[in-house]
Formats: sequence, C-alpha cells, structure tokens
Amino acid sequence: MNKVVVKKPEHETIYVQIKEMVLFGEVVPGQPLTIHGLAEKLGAGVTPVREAIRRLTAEGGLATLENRRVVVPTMTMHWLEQIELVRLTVEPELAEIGAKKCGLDRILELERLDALIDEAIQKGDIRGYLEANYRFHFTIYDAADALILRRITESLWVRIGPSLRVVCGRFGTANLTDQHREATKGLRDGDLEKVKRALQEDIRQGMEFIRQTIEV
Amino acid sequence: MNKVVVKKPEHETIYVQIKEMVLFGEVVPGQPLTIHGLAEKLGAGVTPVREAIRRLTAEGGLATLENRRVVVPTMTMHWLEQIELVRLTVEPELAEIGAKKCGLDRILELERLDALIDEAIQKGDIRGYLEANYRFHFTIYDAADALILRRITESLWVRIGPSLRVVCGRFGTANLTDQHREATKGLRDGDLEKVKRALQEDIRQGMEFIRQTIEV
DNA sequence: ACGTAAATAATTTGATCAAATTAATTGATA
DNA sequence: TATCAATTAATTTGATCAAATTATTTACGT
Repeated sequence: MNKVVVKKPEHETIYVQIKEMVLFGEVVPGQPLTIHGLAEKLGAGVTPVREAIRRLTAEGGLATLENRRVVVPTMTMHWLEQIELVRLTVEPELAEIGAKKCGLDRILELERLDALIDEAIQKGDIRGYLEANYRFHFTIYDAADALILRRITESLWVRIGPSLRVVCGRFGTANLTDQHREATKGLRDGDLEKVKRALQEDIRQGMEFIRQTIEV
Repeated sequence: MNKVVVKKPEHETIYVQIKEMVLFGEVVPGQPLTIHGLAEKLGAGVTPVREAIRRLTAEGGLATLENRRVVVPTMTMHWLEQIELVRLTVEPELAEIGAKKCGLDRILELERLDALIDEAIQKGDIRGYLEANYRFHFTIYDAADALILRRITESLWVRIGPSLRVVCGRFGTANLTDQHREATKGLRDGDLEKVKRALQEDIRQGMEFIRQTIEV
C-alpha cells in the first residue's frame, strides 16, 4: 500500500492552466487579466491564482504594468530578435541531445503528434495546432533531460504563444509550414545533424511568421 | 506637482531582498528556507513572502521539493554545463550591444566598481565582492537595454550565486581573477571585440572556479 | 539500546476580510 | 458638447485564521 500519490497544491494546478491559456492562444496580446476574473473562470480561490500569476510573470508569459494590472505582453521587433537568438542557440542543442536519447516509442509519439498537427491545420483548429506543435517540440526536448535549457525554452514559448495565435488568425492555418517531417526522418535514420538543422529551420520559419505580424 | 511616486507593493520589495540574499551569498546551497522564517527575518507578513518565493522559484534561484519545502538548489555538473552554454551565448552578446551604448559616466561607474571589487578581495569581504562583481556585469548589460536577454542572464546568476559563495569560502578571495580591467580598457578604446572577448574569458574563469567545488 | 507507532509541534496552503489603490462614472460648469 | 472634479465601483494587496500536510518528539515494547 505504498501510496506515492503526491497531492499537488492548487497554485500548481492553476499555474499550469493559466500557462496553457497563454501557450495555446486562448489569450490575446494586450489582453488585460484580473485576478478575480481568472479565479472565477477557473473555479478557484484568489490566493492560488495570485501565486500562479507571479510565477508566470517571472517567466515572461504575463507582465504587470506599473498600475499593478496584469496583461498579456505584446511582441515587439526588439524582443523578437532576442528570442530568436536564444531559441536558435538552445533549441537545436536540446534537439541534438534529445535525439540521441529518443527511443522508438518516442519517435512513434512524435509521428502521431505530427499527424495531429496536419489534421489541425486541415480543420483550421488553431488551439489544436498550437498544442500539438508545442507537444511535438517538447517531446524531443524532454528526451534531452536538460532541465535548465528546457526551462529557458519554455519561458520563450510562453512569450510567443499569443503572437502565434495572431499569426494563425490572420493568415489561417493553411499557410503554415514546418520541418517536422524532416526531423522525424532524421530521428529514424539516426542522423543527428539532420534533426538539428530541421529544428533550426523550423524555428526560423516560425519566427519569420511572427515577424510579419508586428507593426513598424 | 506631477507626483510620479509609484509606491511598490511589498511583495516586490521582499522579492528583491530574497533575490539579493541568494545572489550575494547570504544563503548556502542545500539550505532550507521557511516562509515564516523569511517573513520574520524580513519583518514582513507571510503573504508577500509567498509570492516572492514563487517568483524566485520560477527563476531558478530557489526550488520547492516534493515535500513543499523550499530550498536553495545545489549545483550539479549537468546544470553547470547548461548554464555555461547559455551564459557564453547571451552575456558576450549583451556586453557587445551594451558596450556600444556605454557613455563616459557608465565607464567611470565601471571603474569605480572594479576598484570596489579589488578592495573586497583585499579584505576578504565575500558579500562585498559578490555584490560588486554582480553590479559590474549588469552595469554593462543594462546599457544594452535588452530586457529578455537581461532576464535570462539574471536567472542564471541567481543559480550560481550560492555556488560562488562556496568558491570564495573554500579558496578565499585572494585567488580570484577576472577580466574586468581588460573590459574597461576595451570600453575606453571603443574596442567592442576586446570587451566581448574579455567577458567570454571572465565567464569561463568563473565557471571553472565553480566546477572545482562540485563533487563527482 | 534500538526500532516503531502514537502524539505533538511546525509548516504550508487556501479562504476571507479590511484597507489601499486604481479605474469608471457621474454631474456640474463653461 | 467638452472638460474637469467628485463620487462610486472594481481591483489589488496584505493580514489573519482554519484546515491540511509534514516533521519531530515522545513513549512503548522488544
């Protein structure tokens, strides 16, 4: 009867929920969020929501104005360049390390996710696309078992989530392209360099899409 | 009478205080921290302390165990490598951008801080050394005005703060070396490449010190 | 002495409330 | 109608308390 069921505190659960709202485009750049509003929407008390917001703010997914108001940050060209620099350094590295450790089960999972992505694109399901795309990337990254790089990467993804939502909304999902097929092929062939290059190109394309939605 | 005095909330103040405890070595790797203990020590209520801890945990300066206990994380070789990779990418970049925008006032400030560092080394003042060293680096980085890179860097520094404290404690401050003189010379001469190389070398040296204190 | 179970203490967690702060609305005046 | 001050409403903030959880101590039997 060795119960290893570690009951997680509510602020942890709330944190994940709000993070996914940001990550998967349920929230729009510039949108103001109130503590009460979130608490009500999520059916939670105000205390756990506050802690979750602080955490997400520390990660860059939200921002507190000097008025103490919490908003979803809007992307700027200046930020985009910084994010791209770090993504292009960290994510291909994560992908290379991860690719070495990817077993067949994980490769199959990746191919399943890639199919899900295509399906979401077909249906124009923005939320579905964003979620499957996220899970595809982080399924590789998680294999790398590099906590710090992983957390840095996640903090960059929460920053671009709302912008990706705008991209999909403006241009539709049909025009989206990615390098996932190349990546999974590389994985199957054990070609680490191919995986790395695929991720690099995938990131560049993604950032380019976002770049087009930023007003000068 | 345009009063622009924005009174900051207490959790913000507490956050800064705890962060500096971590950053400047007032806290030791593995050390447990309690919410009540911090609240009492800092003369604050328990609510702001909780929010500050969540924030710092998100940045990696603290960690919550599965027991819900909060501790100062201990460095591992695995983490060290990840931190070094990102530091060597981001900080020289920040330094180069920052160096371009450094006016004379900032250069003078840097030389003042460098003198402070030497003084602290002389006196064996660990806390003084760590604080001056931090301010030296971030005086350059702040000039770059690149918020995202700056926050990533800060999150790496809170991870190494406690370890640097251990380094100083074990080997003494007398054996510390840095490349600050090279950096300030480069700044005065407008030699951006020199500044960048100095920072790279400075980081490499610092990480090497820490590496020696990690048990295998 | 040693290990184990029960009891006690300490801590975290989340709800609730009052005070402070900020935003929105109203109404008066030009 | 537009502007500005005053009022009202909404929100954040921090303290406090009860419940839940975890750690520590005590007591007991071998």
